[in-house]
Amino acid sequence: MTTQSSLFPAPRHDHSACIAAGLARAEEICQDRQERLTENRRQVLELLLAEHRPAGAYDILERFDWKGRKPAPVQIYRALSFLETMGLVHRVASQNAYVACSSRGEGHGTFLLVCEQCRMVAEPSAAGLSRAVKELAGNSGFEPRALILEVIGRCPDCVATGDG
Amino acid sequence: MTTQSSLFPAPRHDHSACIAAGLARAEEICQDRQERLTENRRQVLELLLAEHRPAGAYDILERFDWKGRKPAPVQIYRALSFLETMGLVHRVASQNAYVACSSRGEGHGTFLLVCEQCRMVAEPSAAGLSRAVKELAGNSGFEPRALILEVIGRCPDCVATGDG
DNA sequence: AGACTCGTGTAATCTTGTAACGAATCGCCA
DNA sequence: TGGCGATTCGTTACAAGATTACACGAGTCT
Repeated sequence: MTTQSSLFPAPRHDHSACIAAGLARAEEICQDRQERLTENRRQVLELLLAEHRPAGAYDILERFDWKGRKPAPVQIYRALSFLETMGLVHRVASQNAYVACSSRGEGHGTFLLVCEQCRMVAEPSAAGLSRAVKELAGNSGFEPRALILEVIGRCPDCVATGDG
Repeated sequence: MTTQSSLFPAPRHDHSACIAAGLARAEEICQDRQERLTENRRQVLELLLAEHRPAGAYDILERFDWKGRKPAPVQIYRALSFLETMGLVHRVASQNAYVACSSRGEGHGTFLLVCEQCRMVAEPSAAGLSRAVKELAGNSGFEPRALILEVIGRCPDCVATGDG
């Protein structure tokens, strides 16, 4: 096996740093666009940032701590769709789930590597790929607007660890 | 604009030919693999072949004519998952829907062009692309197994026709 | 204050997808 | 041709995912 870019976070890395960075980025983006990162939205994002795995809306709902009570599903969906618009989370179409965006760069399409075993998600920088795909589509007269690209498989750690 | 390959079926083409061809192909594949194309499975496939648009499981259920009665959802799902295994239909992850496979060639990944306007679906031959994507993923140590690639946009006909 | 916009809270409902289990059917072989 | 094992079917019930509708409230312009 040759050199591998570190797309996937190390099995034990400093999550709190990820979360802090993600939240900081969110603040920044919202400020830029004159949008409000309300408590609801912030908490949903935080819950997603806490893992690098996709979580279903109802998973988020479960974990949501709102002065002891749980909010209704619709509140989660509202926050999710806001965050998606801001580019802070991605919908994982193949799993009806959502994952916090880990890529800082702009222009990354939604190109996700989804581990079947541990469900970890990475986002390769795919600006070039996305362009190529859109061109390919465009050659047919198709007018591409959005790209959903998900690769299902096993992440390096799972491959190394075992044979589930 | 330059020459366009005819990925999308002409607005008015001979559907019955598509259906016949699709069913014939299904018979063939099932025979090869020693699988049974039962009445259930056959009818689900036929309903999907009747359009080049994705249909939800419950849409199929609605149209399903089973001696005057309607079967339960689970029957549709069973047929769909069988057909998917045989490579005869694809799941359109972004829409929780299913579409009959129109590509005769082997080795096409799931690379779908989905029109937002008329919902027509085409499958570009993407063997090369699929390889490239998998390599890109593989460089990170990720072990790719399946690829979900969907481009959302507008098909040539919708682009020409108008501005929905 | 009054009008406007955006976000919140709540309830109800709809859509999509599975689990479980026994009955029916098919292919095979003695 | 009768029996056996493996699929497939039919049914019920339920879990999971997502949306609609509507009234309230907090901010912000004028």
